[in-house]
Amino acid sequence: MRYSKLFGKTVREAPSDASMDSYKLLHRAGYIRESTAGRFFFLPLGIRMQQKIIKIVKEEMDRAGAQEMVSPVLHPLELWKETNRTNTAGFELMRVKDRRDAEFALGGTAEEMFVDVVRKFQISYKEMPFNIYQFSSKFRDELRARGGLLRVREFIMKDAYSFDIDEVEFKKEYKNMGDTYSRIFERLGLKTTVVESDGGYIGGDYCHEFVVDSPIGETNYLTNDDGSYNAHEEVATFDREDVNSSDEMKPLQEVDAVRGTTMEDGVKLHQMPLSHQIKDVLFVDESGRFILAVLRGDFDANEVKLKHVVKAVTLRHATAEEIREKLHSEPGFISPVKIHDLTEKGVSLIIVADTSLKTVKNAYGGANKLNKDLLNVNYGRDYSPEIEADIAMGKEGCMKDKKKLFMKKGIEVGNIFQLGYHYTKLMKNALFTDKDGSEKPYYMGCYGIGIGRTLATIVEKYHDERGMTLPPQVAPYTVHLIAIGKDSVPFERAESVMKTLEEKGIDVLFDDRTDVSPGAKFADVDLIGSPYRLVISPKTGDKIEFKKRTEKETKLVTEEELLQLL
RNA sequence: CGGAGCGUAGUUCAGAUGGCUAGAACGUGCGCUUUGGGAGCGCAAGGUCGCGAGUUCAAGUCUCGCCGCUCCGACCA
Repeated sequence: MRYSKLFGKTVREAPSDASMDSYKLLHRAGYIRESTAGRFFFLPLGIRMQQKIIKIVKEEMDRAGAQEMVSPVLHPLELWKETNRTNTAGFELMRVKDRRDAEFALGGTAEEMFVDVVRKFQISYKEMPFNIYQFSSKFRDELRARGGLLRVREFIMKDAYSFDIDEVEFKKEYKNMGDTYSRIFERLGLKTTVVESDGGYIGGDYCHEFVVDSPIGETNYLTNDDGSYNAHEEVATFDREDVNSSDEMKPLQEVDAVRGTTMEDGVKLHQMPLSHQIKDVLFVDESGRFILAVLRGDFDANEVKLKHVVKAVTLRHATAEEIREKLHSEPGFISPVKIHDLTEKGVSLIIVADTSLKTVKNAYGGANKLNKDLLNVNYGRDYSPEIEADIAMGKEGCMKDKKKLFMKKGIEVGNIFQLGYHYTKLMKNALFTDKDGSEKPYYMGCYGIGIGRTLATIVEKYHDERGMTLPPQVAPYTVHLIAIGKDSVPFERAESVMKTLEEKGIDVLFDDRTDVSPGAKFADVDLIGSPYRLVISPKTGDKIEFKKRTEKETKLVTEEELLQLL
């Protein structure tokens, strides 16, 4: 490829609002351009890199026994209604109508579509298991796109769906996919950690994320020194170390407490540690039910765990008006003690207590009245929750199995989900015929990789101050060749070297511009980030200068030596 | 959806208190010069100042509405 003909030029300046290195470099090097927020053009360099990533993903998926196909991007809305995901999908479904008023969802994920295509066939246990996948555009109406390609509203995803006869068989495939993912990311040059996580609106009981450690990532997970435990902060479990559970219970006491409404205000006023305070967070679910989450003061409520415990689809914080009018309590002074007696008749309220409360005696906290607090509050004696469960958010420094947990940040580049019978029981006729002639639902899993996000993550990991430093397997062009000189001789030689390399199947980007200074060409090589740089100039004589992007040294080689090196 | 801010040339930006015939740099085109780390000189093209109302003798500048975008949060993989 001649640079002079390449669509998409390098530019000096990044968009003023770009903050992430990957976005700045991909823009400057002419890989991508933003259309509207969160929607991108992939220019020739960008699409070549994307295709190289796709090729590796495809090779490994095929090797793992999965089969590529493709589904329509417009999903009949009927299907989403069948699984009730028109209501429960965590992202706002983008909908379109055709001229006959038929309704469609723009696919954000495709479980229903794949179940639908499978049930068009009469499948016997003999044909199972199978795993089908696609590369296709996904649409998510993100409230806030950010970080260039890291969080977008439209992107290419590889999504795979496995169909097994039962859980035992499924677990083999789940492991197969996990291993496949590890191999894919390794081939792409990314070091991933497999992190336990929550499936959210996908459904199912368990899932894992593949996370690349990065300070700009949005995934927070807890890990320990030896890496034997890795879990998203939302699902991480951990010990509640004892505070003073062997202390004698003292009598409950109500005191004046003129203070602000924060936890800190309580600590200051009573001169007692946060761990002795009771934290009360009031939520409302989709049916209008109130849920009072109660925790030891030094823990935060974990909405994901809480949702599972109370089987709620969505949770929101209660408003100050609701706290006063429905519960007859006071924001900042809520207490589980006797709150049921105060609550307005007909209002449904359940108390969920975190297990940490059992570790503390004689705690303090609000009294459901403005500027009044209770001292010596004791779990079991002064209040009893409807549910006792783990509803706390993991945090840096807590312990699990005698090992300290640390918080790490990373970018989620892929995930694997157990779906079980979630979809095949909600959708009619998603059945195969088993050995004994009976019809049974499929046991499913699904597996996703965000291609654009993976691309951006590779750039985050492989760059220096001058530009990208891409590994050969993903670089748009393996070799970046430049010719320097007044006359046409170096250009003609470079032309012939390019042809030779291309005949050997090596991608070459040849900077054939005659009206640009050498400095500008060198700067572009570094920016575009091809792994190998070749220079032909009057100084190189009948040889070719060879340099790796990541190294300083150059050497002069013959054409034959060059082919050896590549 | 809550809070803050921005929208002027392809890009990055300047245009304080209304006086604009709207500028600079980079980039682009042409000419000369130059060829090992983003060279120099000259000329030129390029703008409905996001859109729409309003105030005013006069609006890029002030007011209102809308649209778009960014950041923080909420939400989300």
